[in-house]
Amino acid sequence: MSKALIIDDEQQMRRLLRMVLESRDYEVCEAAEGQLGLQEAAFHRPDVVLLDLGLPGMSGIEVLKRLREWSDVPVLILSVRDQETIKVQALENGADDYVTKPFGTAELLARLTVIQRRRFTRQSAEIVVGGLKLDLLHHEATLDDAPLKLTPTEFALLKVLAEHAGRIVTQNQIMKRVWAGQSSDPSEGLRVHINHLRKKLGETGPRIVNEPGIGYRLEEG
Amino acid sequence: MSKALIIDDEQQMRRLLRMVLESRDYEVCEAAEGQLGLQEAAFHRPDVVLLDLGLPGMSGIEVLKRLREWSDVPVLILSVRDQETIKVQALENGADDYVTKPFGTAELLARLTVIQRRRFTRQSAEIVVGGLKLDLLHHEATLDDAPLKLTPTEFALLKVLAEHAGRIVTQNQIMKRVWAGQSSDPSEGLRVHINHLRKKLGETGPRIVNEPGIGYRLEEG
DNA sequence: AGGCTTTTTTACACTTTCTTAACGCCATGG
DNA sequence: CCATGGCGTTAAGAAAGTGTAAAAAAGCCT
Repeated sequence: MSKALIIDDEQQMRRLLRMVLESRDYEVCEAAEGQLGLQEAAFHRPDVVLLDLGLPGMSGIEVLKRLREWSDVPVLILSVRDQETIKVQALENGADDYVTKPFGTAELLARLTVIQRRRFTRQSAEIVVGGLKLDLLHHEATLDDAPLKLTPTEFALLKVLAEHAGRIVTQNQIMKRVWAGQSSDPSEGLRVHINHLRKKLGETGPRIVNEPGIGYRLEEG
Repeated sequence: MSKALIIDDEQQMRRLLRMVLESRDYEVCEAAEGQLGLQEAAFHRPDVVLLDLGLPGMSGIEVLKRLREWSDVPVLILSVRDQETIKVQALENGADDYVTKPFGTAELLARLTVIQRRRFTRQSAEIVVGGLKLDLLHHEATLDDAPLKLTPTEFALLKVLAEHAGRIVTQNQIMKRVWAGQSSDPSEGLRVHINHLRKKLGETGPRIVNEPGIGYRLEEG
């Protein structure tokens, strides 16, 4: 049974989350404040953390940073709308994804599933997302077992997205991984390559979804 | 009787591997650390090496590189999941295959059998791609049963391509295999030799196809 | 050393890929 | 309603990578 830790100051929100999680057989523990949340995390070793960004006292970002100093537990951010800057900060500090309040339980559970899923890659060094396969060793890509011709940049870009399949990747993270070293404008050429990739992936395969102001997400077709 | 060398820091894992291997009549020796592993390899001359990538001290990759400087012994990598980048490094540096921990004994034995057989056939037999035959033992090549005169570098280059016929071989992989050791420009002279090979292969035989920015692929004519 | 083969270097035309810039779209907010 | 910001799309020039030939350098043999 998986354990979940909720860090949120609103009691109502905690109750709602607890209900949803317990209906999925999570073992739930709670904390109403950041410092307590860290202690709970250290003590209970949860399999997933739901972290509210709008905490009193220690900020949510701060909690996340401290947590990341010693733990790799998946963290799902709970944030209100119109906090793009903070959301991006959270994602770049190691958060795995976020949901915007108010959210549907279906969406919440879907995100939980994604960030907790770890991939079994047995055969060769490859990343699989739906019908898409990326063979890292040979730099080859196939879509439904049909070869997919990608340029070096396109391959690198799709690799970053596929590594975090289902989760969001910020534009900064993409820039760092694909255009490492060069400090160019954080999205001028990116849009073009995203465009090329979408065309090559077609209607059938995984979709590249944009989250305005934040980044992109590769969703299994 | 075949000899196997286990290089892994976890005693539990070594014991498990030893049990599995001895049940298949392997003669087993062990090393808990990279440097020791190299010494054991030099002393016992094993027929197969099982190498853990997550070693303390000298990294598994480093062990592999050192080993490859003087030995062609088949190497099976033991790695934890979600380390695609490192796995790719290992394969590019001459590892033969890998299994992901945790693994079943059946899978392990299957892979052992495969890489042993591959190594065996590789030594005695020849590589055939369409009408092209490479006799590795005598360093002779024939195209449609007509002798094909190749210089040593051309032969080595074509061998690398033919071993992975139909798949892309990265320029880096080519440089490592053909110009091992020397860290020269990663493509200056390569293009010339590719050119020579294409001429000698003519229109009829296999084609050497370029994948811009990545490498080359030998396609059956 | 001289003549041979093999490898590397050099140069330039050519192809593919990347970047840049411009423009249109759509949502949001005054 | 128009202004704004972020995104999608397209086209063209810039940059990087490739094919080819020939000359220079490095080995290798007698």
